[in-house]
Amino acid sequence: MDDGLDDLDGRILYALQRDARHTSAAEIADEAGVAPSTVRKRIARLEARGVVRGYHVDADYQRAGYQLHALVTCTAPIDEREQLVHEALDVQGVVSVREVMTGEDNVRVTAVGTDHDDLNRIAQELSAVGLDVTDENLVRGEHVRPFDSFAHDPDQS
Amino acid sequence: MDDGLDDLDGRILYALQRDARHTSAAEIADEAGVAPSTVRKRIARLEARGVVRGYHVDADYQRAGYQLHALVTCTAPIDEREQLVHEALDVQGVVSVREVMTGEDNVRVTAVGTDHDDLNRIAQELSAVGLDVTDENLVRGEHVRPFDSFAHDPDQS
DNA sequence: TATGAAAGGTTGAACCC
DNA sequence: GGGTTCAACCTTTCATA
Repeated sequence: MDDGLDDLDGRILYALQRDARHTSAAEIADEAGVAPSTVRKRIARLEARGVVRGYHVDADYQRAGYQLHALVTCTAPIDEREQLVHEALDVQGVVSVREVMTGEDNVRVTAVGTDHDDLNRIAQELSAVGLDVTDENLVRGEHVRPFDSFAHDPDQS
Repeated sequence: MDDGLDDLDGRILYALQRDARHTSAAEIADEAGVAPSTVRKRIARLEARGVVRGYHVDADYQRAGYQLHALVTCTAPIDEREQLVHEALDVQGVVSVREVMTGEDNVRVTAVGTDHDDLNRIAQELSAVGLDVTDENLVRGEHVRPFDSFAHDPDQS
């Protein structure tokens, strides 16, 4: 499984990061000056290599009725961490889990809930799983940016 | 702009969270027992309301050659925060910025870089913007989960 | 690995209930 | 709100260099 992404791969990733649903292979191909089928094959390869793990909608949970977006900071013993992380993903309301390499707080959970009780439930379930919940913070706003280091110069072919 | 998502909206969001690129409106419509155009209209409405902010590829930065994925913890004065957050988004390598409501560390930045020097650059640029960088941690792995509280029961119409 | 062509599926828009 | 139709577009598959 050789890696090493070239310019075309970069352009594809950049385009898909901006809009993964409404960007067709043909559009990317036009900008890059290659055939649409070439772009499709590259996308398939990126998926097969695991560079592309999936495509997700970026939903505003606040507007979706889930008013509370929280960051839960946890600590897990290193030897159990991998297991605990997977169990944490099954807790209702959890949307992402990150394993942090350095520091005490080595697991960071993002979750959304309908109200404060719901967040309490999530924290309790994480504790029940075996994670030591050390802190919990509400998120006011989240801003995502398409990672554009892939694109060498978006406005030129 | 009235909110309140019904069952169909929930199904749509759930489907798009699982795979925003390869899930057609017709597929969702089949499962929900409505016409494809109804689903398309709902999607358009969710986008117009701002519930759906966009669709992004979930890329494994490690495999993409950006070996270092970091969480940068920052502090910003409340009255400047909004402005600083937007400037932080323009720093090369930054992929997301969260505004945290509670606690000292009220801005959490996620960034990816090619090497340690690159991460140092990012931290320096965030400082230059005016953010007080209080901590920086490397991420070993990130796991995202489709938020399934929308789906009442995926295997039944 | 990139390209081209035919078949089948998907989308968006206009129109009706 | 939801549904139908249709032209334009996209993707899939296969064959080709």
